[in-house]
Amino acid sequence: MSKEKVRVRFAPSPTGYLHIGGARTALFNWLFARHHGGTFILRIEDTDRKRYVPDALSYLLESLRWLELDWDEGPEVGGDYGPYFQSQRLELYHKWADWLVEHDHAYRCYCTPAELNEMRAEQRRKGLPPGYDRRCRYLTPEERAAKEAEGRSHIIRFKMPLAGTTTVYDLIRGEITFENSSLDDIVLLKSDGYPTYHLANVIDDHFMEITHIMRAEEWISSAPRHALIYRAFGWEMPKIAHLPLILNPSGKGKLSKRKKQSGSEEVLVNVKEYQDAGFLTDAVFNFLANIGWSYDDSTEVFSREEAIRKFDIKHINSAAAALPFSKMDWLNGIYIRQMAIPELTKALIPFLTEPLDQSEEELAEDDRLPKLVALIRERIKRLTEAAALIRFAYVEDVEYDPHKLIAKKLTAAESLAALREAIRRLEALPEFNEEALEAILRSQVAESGLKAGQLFNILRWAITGQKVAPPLFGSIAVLGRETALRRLRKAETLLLQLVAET
RNA sequence: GCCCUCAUCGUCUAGUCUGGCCUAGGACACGGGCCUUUCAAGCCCGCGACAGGGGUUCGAAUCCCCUUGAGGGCACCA
Repeated sequence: MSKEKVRVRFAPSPTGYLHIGGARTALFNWLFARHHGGTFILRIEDTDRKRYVPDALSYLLESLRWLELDWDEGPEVGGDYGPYFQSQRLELYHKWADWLVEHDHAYRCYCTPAELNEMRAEQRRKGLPPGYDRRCRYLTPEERAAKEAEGRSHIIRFKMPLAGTTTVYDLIRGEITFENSSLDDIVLLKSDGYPTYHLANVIDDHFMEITHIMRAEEWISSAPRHALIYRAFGWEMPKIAHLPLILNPSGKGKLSKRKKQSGSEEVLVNVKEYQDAGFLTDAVFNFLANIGWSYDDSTEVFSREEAIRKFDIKHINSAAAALPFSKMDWLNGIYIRQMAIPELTKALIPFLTEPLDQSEEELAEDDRLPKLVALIRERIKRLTEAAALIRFAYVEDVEYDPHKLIAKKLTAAESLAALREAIRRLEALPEFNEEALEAILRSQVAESGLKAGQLFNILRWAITGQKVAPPLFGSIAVLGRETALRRLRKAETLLLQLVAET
């Protein structure tokens, strides 16, 4: 890269939650800035008053912070190139829109939305390509004066060159050439006084001294229009790269905001949904960094520092991609297993309060919780999966089908005998901890001629009431002698009834 | 309809720019096995792709052309 200081921006529109595709765009820009020791700018493109959602900004900032994509300039942090909200930069846009009109690069258009709709309807009827027919571009001074006299409001449109071609150099796709005749006179300034994206992004990128634009592929068609606006201003256009789109899981269509559009498969579209689904920040970061970019030919798991060091636009893939959700689960499991117990415990608490009916305080103070977390750490892929596994420790009693207490290839009576022997041993056990429990129960297996699985499955049902549970000895130890024995004795009663019935 | 982009295992990808090291590598998922108190984790094995057709070349996943397929755009939205 050149010696100039890199300045990139992520410029979302505050219309809702942060979309995962937007997050990936932000992530690439952030990686690029950090790699080059440059500046990552957050700019809010709030020029569409119709789609404006009041809470969207806070959702946006929250999700970016959750992903730990810190911005050097922008909302709440300021900077020397502000304001960073386009709605606060209207004077600038007006000034330069007027400049374009004065220099014959733009013109006032008096067409009403109704007239434009009619025009489009007719184009469709005649099978013509849709697009503004430039009727106001050729207004005579008299006609213009007449429109003004009517008191009609106007917008400002750009005068596209009518002939020739415009070539844009895309950092990941190379040259892309367009016929200027296929470009229509786009709107720069709307009748409500707000600029369109086309005008605002050019002016802001210029005055914010943006050096590289990385935005989604859907903007390719706009690139020549933007290039032409830069040219009209006589400004140098930043280098530009269009990132591959993120597709629906089916691989058809860009990932939309509508959910569960692909059968039964789970489709997470907003960053918030990933957070709520129990994914970790670093795992989502790692996951997104691998969509459209890759660390090397064999490394799947890497830290953000490693990604920063390695990131290079040259290695961005140009093809659109569907999100590999199953890989997200696998990756998250890896990150979970890498966490220290206290850290994991803390991360888990918000996901446990509701299902376990405990307050955050109760859980934070419960010294059994870290022990349980240690037992399940390598068994969960999402934070949301923990509750079901450790629920047995947070209920007064466990419920299950008594027939489950009959071990494979044993009769009810034989199972009962095994259970009674285990109870006898546990009652006599001086140290009620995992190691001692394992030793005493394994010796029972050895002495009784039972299979380990036969005895342990009986105990697992009695202790946890679950077919799938954390490791048995640890589970018994966490419950403590009193509770564990109470559950075993209840199982004894249940088995006794089964024996009596047969 | 017009313009533009893209095209390697089911999916994410490496390789493509700078042809030969590619009988195409890795990962997830899937199938099988080992380990094992359930479930996981871990380890081993397997399945599985250069969209098709023409060129260029001693040699093409890689360069060129065509076809096909997929996607994006064509708003007083971004």
